[in-house]
Amino acid sequence: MLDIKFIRENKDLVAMAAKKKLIKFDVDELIKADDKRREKLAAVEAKRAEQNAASEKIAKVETPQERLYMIEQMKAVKESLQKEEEELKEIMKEWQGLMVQVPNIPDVSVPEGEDDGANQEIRVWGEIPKFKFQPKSHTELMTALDMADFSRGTKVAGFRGYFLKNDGARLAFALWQYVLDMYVEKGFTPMVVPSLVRREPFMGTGYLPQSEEDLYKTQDNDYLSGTGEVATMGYFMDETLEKAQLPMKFISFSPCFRREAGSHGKDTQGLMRVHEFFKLEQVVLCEADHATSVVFHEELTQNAEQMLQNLGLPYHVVVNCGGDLGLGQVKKYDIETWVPSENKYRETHSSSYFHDFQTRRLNIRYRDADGKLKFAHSLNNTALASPRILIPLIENNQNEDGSIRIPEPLQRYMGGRETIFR
RNA sequence: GGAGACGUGGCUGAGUGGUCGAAAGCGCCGCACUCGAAAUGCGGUAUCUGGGCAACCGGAUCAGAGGUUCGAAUCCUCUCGUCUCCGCCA
Repeated sequence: MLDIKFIRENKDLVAMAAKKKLIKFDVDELIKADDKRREKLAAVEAKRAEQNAASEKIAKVETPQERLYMIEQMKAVKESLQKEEEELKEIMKEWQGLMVQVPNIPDVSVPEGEDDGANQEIRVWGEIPKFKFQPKSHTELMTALDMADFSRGTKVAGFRGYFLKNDGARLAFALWQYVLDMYVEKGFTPMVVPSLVRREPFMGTGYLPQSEEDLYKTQDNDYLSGTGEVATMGYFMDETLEKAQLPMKFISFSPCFRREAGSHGKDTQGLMRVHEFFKLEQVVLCEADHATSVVFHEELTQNAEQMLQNLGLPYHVVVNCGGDLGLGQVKKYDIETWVPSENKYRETHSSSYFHDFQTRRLNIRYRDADGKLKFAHSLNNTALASPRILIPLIENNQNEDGSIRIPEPLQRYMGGRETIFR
């Protein structure tokens, strides 16, 4: 959400933002609704002032006759006030409905473009492995080594279901442990956060109302979160922080659930796109300053890159184009890791910053040095999404005989072994 | 799942229909006293919002949403949350 004052003063900027993000949004409609809101609010407040003044008088009046007379008079005022309040309520509803659709302004450095095809590569790391044999897919490799079971996965859990077994399961735990350790060392606060989350944090983070169809909903009207970001941001909802507490960095672990409603035909095999997975997510709250946000954005991206480098996985970083940005994102980098069986990079991390878009919706403020309350800035990036990360990890480290080299940092979590083989 | 109690400012806690944005205490800030500190005394200490250069004036907020009333922290309904007892349970 943006400040309505800001929107009024920068309506061209907001219109451009919507255009760049390919989001259908009519600023003029909002301004009109806001004009109506302001006018009605002023009228209602004037009436309330009248009523308050009269009530005060009634309380002081001595004679019962006078009292009854004044009460009789106020009944008329009350009636017209109620009518106006009713109208105001309607106007507010329309206004709020529009306000939650206002896109955040993308950074000038965000390239124009419709979809991920227009994302621009900004960095490449690592050598793409040249196999002297036809590299196998992670599905083949893992099935052959009994690290995963996809047919029983679908038998039990339905479409996109999977089991991790044996070294597949161990490798997942090794990665969680390794990555958690790495972030704790960097000063991140580790958390295990809820996935079953109420509506408000989803509204606050910007997943609702826009992406309702991508979320699982329970019979109690809670939702299953697709990322630990939702609960982690919700943690400080409606709270006022001290400036000295900032920045705060969290590494949040949670199961993640995604309906993948809009991607039925895509990645139907294997671990690429599953309904249920686990994620360690980096979340940062920092002071309300663009330059600070930018510094942390680079830092969060760097953290993820460092992990990939330590594991020896080739990747590149792309800056996402306007059309590939979410409603609240100012700028986003995707890190895509090399997947040999597809002969291309696939997204494993997504790093973005929001300025105060989320914190305004969530009402997360802090007291600045001058005593003023400000909405904090928020950022997040994947630290590790598992099992998706197993795809590049396994495929890039495969040997001709179908065995898998275990990257050095993970070996201590895998019983000191260097290789997974039959 | 059943029965009951409760939700007030940074904290403790008073307030059961009108002068209550809210007593008192604690905390915090300023001033006085002091060489300094403690103690003491005096004063100040919520947020959002509309108008105004400002002083200031108006509106809203006592978990949240509705309702009754000329008037609600106070009465009624629902929701959320906390606590106690019983039941169930990894």
